[in-house]
Amino acid sequence: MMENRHTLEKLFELAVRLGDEMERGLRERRLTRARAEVLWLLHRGGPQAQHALSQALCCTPRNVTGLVDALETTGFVVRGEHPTDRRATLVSLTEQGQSVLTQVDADYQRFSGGLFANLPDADVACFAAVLEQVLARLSPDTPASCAERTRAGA
Amino acid sequence: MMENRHTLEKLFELAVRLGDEMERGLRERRLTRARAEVLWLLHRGGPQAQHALSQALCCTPRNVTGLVDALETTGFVVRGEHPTDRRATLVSLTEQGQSVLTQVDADYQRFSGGLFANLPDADVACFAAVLEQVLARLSPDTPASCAERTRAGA
DNA sequence: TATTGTTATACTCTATAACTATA
DNA sequence: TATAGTTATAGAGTATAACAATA
Repeated sequence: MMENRHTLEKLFELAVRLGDEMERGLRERRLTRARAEVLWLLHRGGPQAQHALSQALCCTPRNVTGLVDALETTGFVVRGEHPTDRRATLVSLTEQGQSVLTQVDADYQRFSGGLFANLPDADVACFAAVLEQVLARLSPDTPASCAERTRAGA
Repeated sequence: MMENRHTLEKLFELAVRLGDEMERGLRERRLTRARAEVLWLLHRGGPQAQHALSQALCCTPRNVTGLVDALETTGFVVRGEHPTDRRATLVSLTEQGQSVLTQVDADYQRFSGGLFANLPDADVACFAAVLEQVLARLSPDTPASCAERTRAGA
């Protein structure tokens, strides 16, 4: 089907544009997409050890070290002692981290609200339904624990 | 609207999964997304100077130098003399480059065909329509010349 | 004087491997 | 023996700045 190919191309195009849009907002707040993902995980899961972040982000422990280093340097997170495991590091949001996340969240909320504004509800519902179907079709080979890295940092 | 936010998150999730899927195929053929984009441009536009690639990819000339270096090393493209401008380099696909592109194209065709298979035509049409609408809503601030980098390398 | 592509340098994300401290 | 996180090293993509050759 030629139309399917065209639709897939448009889907990629939209994804790239939306990603760029998100990234622009993050950059203003001195964040990157990968670092923002870490903040989201900490926001939703509370203080965590790095290995937990590593699993949620589907990346290597070494990668987490780098991201946490950067976030610590810029003041968004702090490393602390793990209460029960002295090997582990407990990563927590600072007040600044919490604050910037609140702003990013508001941006995201505003953006998603405007994106589908003025479109018929039925169309948006249909769009969302196809989205779910196609996603379900791809899901089997992707571990659920890696779901976090799909939000484009917001 | 909370649902809009959820839909946007799903959209990002789908984009990431599809991108990963595409990238897997590229990696098997010793290509990356960025390099595959260069091959597509050469396929569709014929032999070109690097500054043309730079504009189409929305990246710096330096970046193109790196990509073309890598593609030349791996045998997918060759640098040649520009017929009229001795400052410029003419980048062309090799036979190997042409061949791998044909394979990637076939992958993409097959993949896009399967993605929406068994879904009601009306739903797919509605999906595509919303896609276009949302894209049009974002388009103004993105230069048309940068459209190429949106195909996820395929 | 402007453009084309390069070298030099740097930053970000990512990965593997070897190692230390702890479990 | 296995796990948590580090250092060491590497590769990919991206960027700015300075520079050479050419227009």
